[in-house]
Amino acid sequence: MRQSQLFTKTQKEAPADEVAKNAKLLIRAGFVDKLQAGVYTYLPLGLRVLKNIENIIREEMNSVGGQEILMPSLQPKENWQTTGRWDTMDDLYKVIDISGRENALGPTHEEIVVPLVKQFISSYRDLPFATYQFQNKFRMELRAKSGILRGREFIMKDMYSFHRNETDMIAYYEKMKGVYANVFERVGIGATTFLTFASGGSFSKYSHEFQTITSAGEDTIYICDKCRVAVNNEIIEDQKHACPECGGKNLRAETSVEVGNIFELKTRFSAPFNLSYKDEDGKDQSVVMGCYGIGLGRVLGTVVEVLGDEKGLVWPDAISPFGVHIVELGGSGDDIVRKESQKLYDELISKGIEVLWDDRDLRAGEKFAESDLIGIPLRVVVSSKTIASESFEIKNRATGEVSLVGKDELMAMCKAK
RNA sequence: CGGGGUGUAGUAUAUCGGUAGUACGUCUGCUUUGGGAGCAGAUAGGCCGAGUUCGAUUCUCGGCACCCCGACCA
Repeated sequence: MRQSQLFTKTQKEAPADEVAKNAKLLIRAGFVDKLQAGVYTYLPLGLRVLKNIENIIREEMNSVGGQEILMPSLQPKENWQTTGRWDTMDDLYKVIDISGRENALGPTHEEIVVPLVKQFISSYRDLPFATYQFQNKFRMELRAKSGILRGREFIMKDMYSFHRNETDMIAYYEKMKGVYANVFERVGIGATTFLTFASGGSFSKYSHEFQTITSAGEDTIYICDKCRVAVNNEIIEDQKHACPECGGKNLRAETSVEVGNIFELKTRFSAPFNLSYKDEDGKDQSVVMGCYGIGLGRVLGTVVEVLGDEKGLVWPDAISPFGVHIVELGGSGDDIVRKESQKLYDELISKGIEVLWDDRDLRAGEKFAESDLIGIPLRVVVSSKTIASESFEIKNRATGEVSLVGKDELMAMCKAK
């Protein structure tokens, strides 16, 4: 995309009242816009990142047989009364229409997915399976905070799995641990993300969270470096914390943010909706469920918190809004710089690489500063100097390393996603 | 929801009980062209409501919004 066509602009300064690094940088760089506390618009650059994260998650969910659907946000009160959560869930948004009918704006979708799949499950032969969606969730957080890390409306991937018994559910649940680890590895926060033992609520000993170390987080976890797992502070009793895997006591405390979680629902939701199947003996059995969530915006914000630096955003290749940022210096009309830029742009595009081309008539300093702020992994400068030397100047955003390379070398460095 | 802080132009800010100033942005012209450049001109502002006052952006009260701490967060 030609940057001159991009309708958003960067800002030199962050809004005075923002403290969170993710909010400051994402707003300055024009990736998001805040409509109200905890409610954000994703602008073209930000949406590209969000969609890249979404696609990685989609691939991983599909890899374990997840079938994608899309359920509504507007959900009838009756479904929520069936599980009792119409009254017990404090952060439920409730809306009333002109006829007096009440609905919830979905904060999660157990109340919808269970009656949905009930239509299709009758025999043990129909199990197991898993279905998921990417959907806006609404939660009336009393205090939205930390930029996009804790919002009132946010996009979440929620998957639900359905099984004949606990053994089967647990086997799938265990598989999901690996799948989740893949997701966080691929989006670029694998090194600082830990499988964490957390509260299981009233119907399971533990749930598991994926916690990423960052001072912007609001949780405290105790990490066992030997096992690469952690324990959430919420389940530590009497200051006694030991690694649930090896029993080791040598844990280190870190502040972290929960980027995903997996939960054994068992029959918590199948029971109230009478979700059952007939086993081989023709007897009715309750369907056993698991659920698995990842907040996309929170993942995006966490990447910014972990990787962003004093100059701006720093995107990993896998989720960057563009693969390459061409910065043309001094080009205009049909001069040589513009022509060379166009040529490079066309070649990269034809290789399937996504390119942002800064074709604007601005001074070098401004373009460099903005390029650093936007944070595309590879910057390529095209100027009269580089043309004279028959090379391109490349800069690695993450390391700051600058070098001159020939066309072939440059093309070899750029790979399509 | 409890506590604290802050509300001035698109952004960041200054001053002041009596004409609201600066920088960036934006627009016009010229210059400049490898790290948010310069000159000249232009554009645009006091969160809302009530009160005190001759006069309120400023003081008082109420509301609202945003940020922070806490509580909450299947």
